[in-house]
Amino acid sequence: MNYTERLRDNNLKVTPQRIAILEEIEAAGHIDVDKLYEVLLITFPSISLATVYKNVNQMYELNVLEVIKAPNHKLQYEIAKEPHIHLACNACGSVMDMDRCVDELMHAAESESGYRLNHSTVVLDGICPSCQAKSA
Amino acid sequence: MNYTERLRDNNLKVTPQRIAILEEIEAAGHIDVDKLYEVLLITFPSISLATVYKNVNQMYELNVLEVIKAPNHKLQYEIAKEPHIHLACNACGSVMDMDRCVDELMHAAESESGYRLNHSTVVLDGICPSCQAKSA
DNA sequence: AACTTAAATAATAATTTTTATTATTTAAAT
DNA sequence: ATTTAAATAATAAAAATTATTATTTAAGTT
Repeated sequence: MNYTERLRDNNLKVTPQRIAILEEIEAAGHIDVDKLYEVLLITFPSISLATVYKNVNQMYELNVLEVIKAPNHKLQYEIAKEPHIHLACNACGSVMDMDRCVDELMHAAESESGYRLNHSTVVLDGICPSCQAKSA
Repeated sequence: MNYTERLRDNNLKVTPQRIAILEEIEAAGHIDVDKLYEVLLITFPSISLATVYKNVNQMYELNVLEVIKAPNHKLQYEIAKEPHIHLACNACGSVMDMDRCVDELMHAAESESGYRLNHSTVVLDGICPSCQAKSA
């Protein structure tokens, strides 16, 4: 994944802050704004929270980032990739990806509804295997 | 839909405010907290915004309400019913339900991941038929 | 390599959204 | 009717988000 290129493609200037934002989101997999701000502060002690919000929203609008709302969680951001499914654990709060195609679903929905769809958000939630083990 | 019963089943006292909250959400289909507060003010000029938040969150925890996060929209609440799919229009902001089963998807996800799933949030977004017509 | 310019950042401040606190009121059981 | 636990209204407080503006910087141009 080349962040520089990705930013250029979207007519965003390549700044160290933006590179770091993308790197941290990639490293975390899924992360919310304040946690992202926290880790960015380590390398950029003077970074502003407003900068984080502004960039995250901007990249979201440009489809560089995706947002997921899981029950009882804050909004989580991730690097945009192929449409896929999110599994969220209501016990530990973790979110994992499942690389399963949702195209059939979208196509079926399009033909039934007349909508022209271009985007999907699928979050399935319950208890993850490791939390199941703990409570057993 | 009997709201009195639904509240009793969840050990919530049946208050006029709660009935009204459920009625307004049902009437709207999907609504966010501040819009809900606005309409409630008409019949309850002294209702508190905190009351609306408290009840909505409470009912959400008890699975009486569902919440949906569509791109570029605030959190939308609806009366909980069978798991189904939400279609959101990015032009006019409307949200509609599609009564299509997501059980197969959940079962497939369960067996592939080991999660024990009990809940789904599916939002597909794009342009609705009437907005397509407008821009044509 | 210096120059220019539009855009990004930091530092606030302001706004909006959400939650907590407490006195008063009310649903519902006795 | 009386009692009691819970709900509400009215704040206040906290948390999350957005706006404003002076300063800095990326990146194109000479």
